[in-house]
Amino acid sequence: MARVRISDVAAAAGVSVTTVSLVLNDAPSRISQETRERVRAAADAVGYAPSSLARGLRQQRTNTIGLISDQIATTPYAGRMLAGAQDVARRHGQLVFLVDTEGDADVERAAIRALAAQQVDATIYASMWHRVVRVPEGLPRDAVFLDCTPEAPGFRSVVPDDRAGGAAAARELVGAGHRRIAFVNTADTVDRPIAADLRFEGYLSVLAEAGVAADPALYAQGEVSARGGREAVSQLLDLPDEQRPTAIFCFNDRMAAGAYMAVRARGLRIPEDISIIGYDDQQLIAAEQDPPLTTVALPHYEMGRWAMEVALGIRAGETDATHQMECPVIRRDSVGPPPALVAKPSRRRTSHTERSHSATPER
Amino acid sequence: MARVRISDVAAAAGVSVTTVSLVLNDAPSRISQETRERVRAAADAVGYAPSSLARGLRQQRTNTIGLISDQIATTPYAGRMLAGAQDVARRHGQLVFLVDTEGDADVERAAIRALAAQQVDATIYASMWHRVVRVPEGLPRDAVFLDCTPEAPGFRSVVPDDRAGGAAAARELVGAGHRRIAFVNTADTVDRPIAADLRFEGYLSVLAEAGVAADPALYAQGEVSARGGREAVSQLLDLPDEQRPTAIFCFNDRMAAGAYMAVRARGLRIPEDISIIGYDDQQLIAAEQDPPLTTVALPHYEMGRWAMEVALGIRAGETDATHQMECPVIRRDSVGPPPALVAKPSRRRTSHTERSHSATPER
DNA sequence: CTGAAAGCGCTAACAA
DNA sequence: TTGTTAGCGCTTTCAG
Repeated sequence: MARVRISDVAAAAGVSVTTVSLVLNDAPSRISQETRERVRAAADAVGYAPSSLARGLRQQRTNTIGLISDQIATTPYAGRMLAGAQDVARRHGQLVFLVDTEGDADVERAAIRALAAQQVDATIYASMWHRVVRVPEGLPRDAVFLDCTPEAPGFRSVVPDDRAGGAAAARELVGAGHRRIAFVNTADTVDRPIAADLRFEGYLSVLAEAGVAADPALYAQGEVSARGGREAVSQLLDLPDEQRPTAIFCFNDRMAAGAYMAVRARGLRIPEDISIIGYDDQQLIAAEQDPPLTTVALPHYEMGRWAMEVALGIRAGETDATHQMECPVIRRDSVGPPPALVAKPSRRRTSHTERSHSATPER
Repeated sequence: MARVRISDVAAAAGVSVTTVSLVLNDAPSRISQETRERVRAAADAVGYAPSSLARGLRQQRTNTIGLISDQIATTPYAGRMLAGAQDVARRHGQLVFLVDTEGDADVERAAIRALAAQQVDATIYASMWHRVVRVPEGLPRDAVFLDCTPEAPGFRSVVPDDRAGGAAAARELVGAGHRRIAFVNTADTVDRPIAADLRFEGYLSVLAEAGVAADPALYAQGEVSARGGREAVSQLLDLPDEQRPTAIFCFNDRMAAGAYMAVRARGLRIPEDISIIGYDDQQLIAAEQDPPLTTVALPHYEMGRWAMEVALGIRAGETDATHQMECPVIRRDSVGPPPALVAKPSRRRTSHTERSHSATPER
């Protein structure tokens, strides 16, 4: 069966198409109440659904947003960004085109062209982790960058405030009384997450604030994984007692999970013997550790919302070029006061080699 | 500046719009090579980009697919489904509208209407976990269900073959020599994942095949989380030695992570003392356990691909109503042969209450 | 208070 | 081998 058009409604209601259009769009006009009702009834009766295509063509406005992302949900929590963006789009009657480029420049170019061809009203360019991105050629000037900062100036963007987040994490530890606070960073050098340096800076600033000198021995690096975290923390725990950290700030939750392993392998307890704080608040990791991991949350949902809101022209005022979003500390059970200095339990092993199943009691 | 239209190209090239259309669409026609080149050059010169809107309106075909999902990336790995779908769409020049309904029926209705108004060429209805869904009113008859089975018949759908997956997991354990194999299931009753029963059935069938009687004492339940898994497994480990399982099949990786905790708390080793197998292959959990968890993968990416392929009319032949997709076993290091029956190390505690920091050696 | 008609940008039938 | 023209379904001036 053929599509039912506005003219069918008009015929059914015994009016012109103009009238139907006016009525159904609630356009300001002097159409009688009686006619309005007749039109609406007719529309219902024939099952009329206006064509967005025709309307878009006519109005040159499609109520459609393009969202280009480099990697969809490679990082699991990043789906929250989509959800945030999706959410406000929906509430404003917008539909979103999602294009995943897999980081391929050709695909990206094609995507930009395709979205332009669709005459999307706005474009969002999202990265699945906070970094600096090259501005793809052809991207509309009013595109909004989500979870990344464009190399070129003049674009609007929203990113997590990783510096403040790093500071908040460190403050959490300092506030609990710690002085020997280690920082376990990612060792990534290529395509390095700028979050790495920002979080470290935040950490340093808080140490300075608190008047504690940063001890280079308390800085370790590893690959971003539980293994990497375990190895890095293991080294830290090899330090002589008086230098050993009483708290460790890990670049992210995956590394923190590795920290747990290393700590457990020594027979130390969290947080009694050592406090751990992570970053990212990955539900599947942080909340499920034993004890649950205190960490800093990345405001993915909120960033997604923000990006869509500026893309849609809500939030017109506060359009500073780049918006930093707060990363709140999520308090769980892995941070406590440092062990009393008097009792120096030296339960830890001296061996450098960890066995995998080291939870097994020593004998 | 106004949009450049096909007529602009025609004027620039000194030909008619028909010619331009024919050339740029590579339509079979007898246009001279010379003209073709002139047209293409002109198109480039004026920076022409055809309007998908106008074309869609004219052809009644939009090259656009609607993808409705209940919860976007609440379950992290589910993003892989989107990636799969996205991927084949892109390769076929299709753009996808993603709408997330958050499980709200009103939103769903609105989404269906909006997609119809956009005249999408096909619709995919995705659930973020395998279950039976009510068919939303107004959904096109040719919609494809992704990771869910519609209540009503007559629709095409793709789901993981959880029964075979459960069997594969059990077979992995039986093959390693185990006979006392526990099954730790989800205790969910509302909106119960049908995977729960299917995996259990697969497990039972393999036990039967192998001639081992299913021991009701080796069935445990818990909430789907590390905690739930830990509690359930903890009970299992309380069984008398001769009844205690030598291997445990957990409903999913999260529960398996809990199993690790419970096992460690007893001072037992994986896989030397007890083998564990999970389900889902959640990277952040399975691959990062110590030792890495052997598990069964959910073929999310492949299901996404499949759904999009049937939606696009590729795979016309094999359109059985519901397609089951294989769940392959991912071998890592948590499965080994059962401990030799002669040496019965009874290291485990007898207390029922586990302390959180039980990795600490007993003293 | 309501209707006629132009036109958004394109494709496809038909003409030349 | 190429051009003319109708029309996809809608909104929106402009007339009545």
